Amino acid sequence: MNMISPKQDKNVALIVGPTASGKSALALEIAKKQPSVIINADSAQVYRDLRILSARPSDEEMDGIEHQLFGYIDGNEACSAARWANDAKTAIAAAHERAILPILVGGTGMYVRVLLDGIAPIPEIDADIRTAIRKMETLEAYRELERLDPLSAERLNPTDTTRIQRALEVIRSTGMPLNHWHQQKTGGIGDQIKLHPLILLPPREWLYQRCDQRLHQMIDGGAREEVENLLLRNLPAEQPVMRAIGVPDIAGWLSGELTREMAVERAQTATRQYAKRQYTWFRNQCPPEWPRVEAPLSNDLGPIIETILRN
RNA sequence: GCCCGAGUAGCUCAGUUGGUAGAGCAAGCGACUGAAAAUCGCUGUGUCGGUGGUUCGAAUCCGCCCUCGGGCA
Repeated sequence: MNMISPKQDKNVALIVGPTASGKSALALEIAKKQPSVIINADSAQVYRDLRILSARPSDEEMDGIEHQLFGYIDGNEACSAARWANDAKTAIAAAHERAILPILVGGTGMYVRVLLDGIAPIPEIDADIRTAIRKMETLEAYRELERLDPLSAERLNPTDTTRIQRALEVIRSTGMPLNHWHQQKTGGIGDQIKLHPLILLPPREWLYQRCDQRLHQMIDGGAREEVENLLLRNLPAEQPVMRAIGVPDIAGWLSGELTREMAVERAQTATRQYAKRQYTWFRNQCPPEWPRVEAPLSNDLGPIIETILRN
């Protein structure tokens, strides 16, 4: 095992892959071999309210190893790629200061991309403008976008709700079209660190089985109660925590609209569909030179850890 | 045993007066610039339950058989 020296080289380990692919276990193994901090790179695991359903490691699983950016945001807030990237940047810098290895672990491709490549420096959106736009019908918003920012309108599909709303709030709030902002990207740290990436792309069948099984474990572990508590907070339905996988389904079970079996089945399907999107992202959006592991994780993680640290 | 209904894509079902079939969901593939566990795009060959017949031509009409519902005895 070649220890890498984090301080002078600014090493950063990065493990990405679909949900339930075994990323955390791998990170823990590395952390046991050298002084490290594990940094979350998952858009749902940042929320305090979703310990079980986001599959955030428990204190016991963390096993005394330092973890950061897990469950650190309240569910009444919406995290964003830019906010996370900033927090991650700070955490990485602090780790390098202390000469320990930052290990980024997560499944949110866009977060990692923003951290490494940066993002357009778009100002905060006016809250009232945002609220008003999110109430609009998609087609209505699209018509408005065609009028205010025809370039974005042409680029987008008229049914692409999220992106239409984003483009519209940017032109309305900043007065400049998305295209203007997208011409520059700022804040990426990809060229200032020595990245040790690894993509986990295990066989589909193997992963889907783990996803299905994990959902049952979540319910046995108190997922229903977690959602019950979340609902007591009466948060707006559009908050990320409210639309996290499993939350709407278990809420339906609690209200009696769904049977337990139906809720489980729906949440399992949603998880598999999410995993599929992650496969597509990591397979095609990550640089081709990032090493990929396509076998299921075995008990002996040594060789894989070698792959990460060596390169 | 008799009567009625149903048997079409992995699932739920459309299929007009006969011209060899199409939706939703699932699945696969893809996109992705501040909600991304979000949002969106593309992809439909299936012994039309089986078999025999009518017809130039049958998922569609007729006979027989099988399976599953429901009813009557």
